[in-house]
Amino acid sequence: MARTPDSRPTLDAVAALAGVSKATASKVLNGRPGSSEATRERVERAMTQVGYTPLSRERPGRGPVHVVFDTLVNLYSMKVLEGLVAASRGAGVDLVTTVLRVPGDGQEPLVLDRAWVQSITSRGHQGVVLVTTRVEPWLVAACRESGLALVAVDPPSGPNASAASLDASFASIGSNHFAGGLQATEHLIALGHRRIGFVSGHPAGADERERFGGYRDALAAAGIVDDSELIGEPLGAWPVDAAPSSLDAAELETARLLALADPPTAVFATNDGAAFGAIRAVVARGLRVPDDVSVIGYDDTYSAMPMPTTLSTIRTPMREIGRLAVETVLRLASGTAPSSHHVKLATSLVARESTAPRRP
Amino acid sequence: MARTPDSRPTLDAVAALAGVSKATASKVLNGRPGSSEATRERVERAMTQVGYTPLSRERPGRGPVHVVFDTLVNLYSMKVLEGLVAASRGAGVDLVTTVLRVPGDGQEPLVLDRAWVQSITSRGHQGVVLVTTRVEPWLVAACRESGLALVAVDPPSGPNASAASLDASFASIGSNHFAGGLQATEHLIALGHRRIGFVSGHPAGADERERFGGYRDALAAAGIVDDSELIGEPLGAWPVDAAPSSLDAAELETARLLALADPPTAVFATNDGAAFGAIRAVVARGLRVPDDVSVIGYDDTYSAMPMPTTLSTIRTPMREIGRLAVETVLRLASGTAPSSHHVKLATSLVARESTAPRRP
DNA sequence: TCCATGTGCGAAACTGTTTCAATAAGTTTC
DNA sequence: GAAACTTATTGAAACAGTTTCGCACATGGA
Repeated sequence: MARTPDSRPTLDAVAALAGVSKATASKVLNGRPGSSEATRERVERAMTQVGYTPLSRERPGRGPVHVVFDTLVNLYSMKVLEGLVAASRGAGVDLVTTVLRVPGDGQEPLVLDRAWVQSITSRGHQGVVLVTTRVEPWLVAACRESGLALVAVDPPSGPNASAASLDASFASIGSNHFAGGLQATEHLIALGHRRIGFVSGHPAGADERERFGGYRDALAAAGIVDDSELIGEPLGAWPVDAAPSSLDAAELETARLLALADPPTAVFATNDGAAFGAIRAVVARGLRVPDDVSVIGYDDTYSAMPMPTTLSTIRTPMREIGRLAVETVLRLASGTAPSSHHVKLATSLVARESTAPRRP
Repeated sequence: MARTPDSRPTLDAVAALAGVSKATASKVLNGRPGSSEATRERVERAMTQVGYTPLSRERPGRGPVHVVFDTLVNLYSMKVLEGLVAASRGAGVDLVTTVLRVPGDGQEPLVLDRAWVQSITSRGHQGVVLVTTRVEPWLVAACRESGLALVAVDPPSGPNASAASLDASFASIGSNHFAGGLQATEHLIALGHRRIGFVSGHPAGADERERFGGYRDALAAAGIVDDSELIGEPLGAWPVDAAPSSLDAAELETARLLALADPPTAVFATNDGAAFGAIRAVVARGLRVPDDVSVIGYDDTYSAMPMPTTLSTIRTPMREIGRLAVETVLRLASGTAPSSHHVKLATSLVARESTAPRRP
């Protein structure tokens, strides 16, 4: 009865339900010290029960967007961040940036638990963008309950992805890895290559598998029988703790391919780091890129980087992904449904110096 | 008299002075519509007269820290950002990220004018960190007037730097470029090199000049007469619009040095991009790094990058700089003076594969 | 002159935060 | 074992600032 049915639930209503005072409820809401664990829990339960949303988010368009990166230090993150910044400035909202874990930092990593959702909700943030971070179903649920919009950018796709995808307050944005694999391979085929190696570097996740699918599809479409000899070691081959870096693994894989009786004239590496490993292996064998062996990478992670032979690669539209992420999260937060809850943007081929026509 | 002398001025006091109600004052404060121009002016005058500061910033440690990057897409920015993120998480404040200008973006760039200061002040942000962005004296003044803490990270040092440095609400954090230049050169000298080239890449700013100072000092200390032949082209040599990239310029400069009758056995490049250019020039001449020519860079901008020969370089403690920036801005905002208003952190030598003892 | 229309403004209601005194619960002292 | 003393928890009330809503007044037709 402290809550009139026509208006939204207030802190008073929450306090009444929890059997505490408004003051205590406020303290719990903001994580201020000075309340017992039991009380805190009671208040929190009451909050979710009446569906309390802090005033700050009730006023539309005000709160910031919160972005969480898995790691910052790579070109992918930076470019996505650029897109996020551009779009949030355009929309007139602040962009609050976090990273799960700063390498070499004493602090314990950020854990995305219910308390975290609670804390950013209470600070009035409109929504969350998770970049290359696994999205657990319970997190999706927690965000829905708290009325927090959630957008995942290029999440490592796990088996539970489909469970989460049903949620109306959740959306994901990524790129089409299958199409990317297809583009890369078709590019090599168009250059006249027929023996095309596939090198994955060791952490072959779902994305890599999709790219591999594109590779096989392109070969099949061109009428090239795929030769399992040309496919790098499966990732299981290395004991977990002794696993070499993606680059080193790719170097070893490529070295093996080059030692074949009928070696490949081109190599598709599923990421740019692996591509560097492949190039190393080629050079180590006394061959040249792209004269003897063409190498194509994936991600365009190092375009800003000065290097001897610039790398042909598949570019994912990182800035556009960032931009779209903010737009989507704002749309989710404001209640208007986004055009789609699961977007996969198209990749594009960037042909540079590391690929060339097969020598006759 | 609505204002008791012991407590801070409230909206009520402002309203009383302006001869309006609290409600009207609130509307003016937040730029809500529904007041005449005359009233708005009266209230604004009253606000500055009583020195009103919005409550949001009065509560210490609450509001976010606002960071403005010149550009995001380089390792320097990312590492600084990591430090900023880590420190602000440690302090429990949000970090709002912006970039002056996203390349290839339709939007007009962000301009740091008075209106901007006003807008972030009214949003309750505690302070601003400017990364590699020129700090104009009037901006320092505007921030002081608005009670906004301002910290500049590695500002392009201009002639007006000293004017701003007097301000109590301003601090700057950078690294010691002179010492860095010294370290780099001493490292080469310690490896037995005596003919040491200096290559700047074209945009030689004040920082580069300091590094150059360190170079000369190290040579002098070792009793090596510095040979002006070994110093790359001055930056003025290129017409502005046709200027090559730092990398290309460094490549050309280095090529000239190598063509000398008595060529250098080592090259100090003032940034890592230039170092790559230098390496290119060495390779193009059929020589090898580090066997024939040692190359040292500056900034450790590309450490994450896989490459054939890893680059020896001078590392600026970017993460620490970021961390310190947040700590300083919070300290300024809370009123406690930072230990120093102008900090220069020490650089460190990272010896990797691109430098080696001079061949006998 | 009289009524519609609209604008500016403030009283009061509201929301959420902070202060501070009362109370409860545990600890130490004698 | 009781009294004195901490320490933690809590809510009543004071507070800051925002929003609602209706009043007052000007303006402009009829």
